[in-house]
Amino acid sequence: MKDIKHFLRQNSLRPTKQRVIIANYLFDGVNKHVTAETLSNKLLKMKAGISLATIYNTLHDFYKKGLLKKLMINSERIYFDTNTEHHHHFYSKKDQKLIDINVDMKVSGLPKPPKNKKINKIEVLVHLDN
Amino acid sequence: MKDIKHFLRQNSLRPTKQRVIIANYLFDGVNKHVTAETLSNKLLKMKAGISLATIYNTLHDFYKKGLLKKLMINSERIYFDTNTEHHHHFYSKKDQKLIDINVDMKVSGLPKPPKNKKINKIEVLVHLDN
DNA sequence: TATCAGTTTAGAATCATTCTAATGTATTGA
DNA sequence: TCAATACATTAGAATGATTCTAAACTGATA
Repeated sequence: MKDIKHFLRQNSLRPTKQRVIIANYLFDGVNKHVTAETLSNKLLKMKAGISLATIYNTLHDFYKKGLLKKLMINSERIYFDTNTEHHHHFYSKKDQKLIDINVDMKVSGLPKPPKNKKINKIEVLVHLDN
Repeated sequence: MKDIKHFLRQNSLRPTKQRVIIANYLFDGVNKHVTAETLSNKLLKMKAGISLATIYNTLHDFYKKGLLKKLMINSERIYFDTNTEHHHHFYSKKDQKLIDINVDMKVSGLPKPPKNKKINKIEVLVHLDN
């Protein structure tokens, strides 16, 4: 609680009631993949009474501070990942669930990027069937 | 023209005027990445007079028949790829452009998929910076 | 060529997300 | 401690890509 406020201040985020609640949930030590919707459901269960607009704002504030990673998995919604280390994912469309791949994976045979372009990051998404 | 009609029929698609125009453009031998929007712009320039609804319908009809691949690059729009072979991409967010990577790439160090799950496909997306 | 299932279309509906602008609150410095 | 103010929250409207609806149209078949 105290730590979370400190953590938010460290990241130039005013520790408002809403941000503290959301940060407490997101950064509890267990990596999570959330969408605005799944986070909203979680907060509803907690009876946190935080508006959807604030949920969107907060996710983006955290993202802008580098506390969350944005994942583009499908065009239905935006996923945020509390694991900001470089890593990859399994994705089950059926379960709408992501699983981290933290193991060292290597991509070999990568061609040179086009002229004047630099590689920013490589994302591997392993789609699961069932 | 004749070939395209035949091609559409082969894929159980009635060769309507609109589908013939769109298929002629998409399957002209040059692989393309299109969104409903970019395709619409192209067709407007051709003065094809095809409604947006038909563009969406046609892209999905082609997709359902396996003539197009769907790419989930970002949550702003859906990309369709005329290259249906397994391959990967460079993506420049700045240019909103995709470039095929047809070279044989290998991903090593992939962990086992979770219990009862099977790997469907592996997608590598190489984000470009500038 | 008439029939009809499959298509096209304009415009409405949907749905995730963003915006607006009014209200509320954490911070600050006196 | 408190007032001022810069930053946050919020409900509800707006946005924008996509999907739906249902009426008009057309390719295929007999």
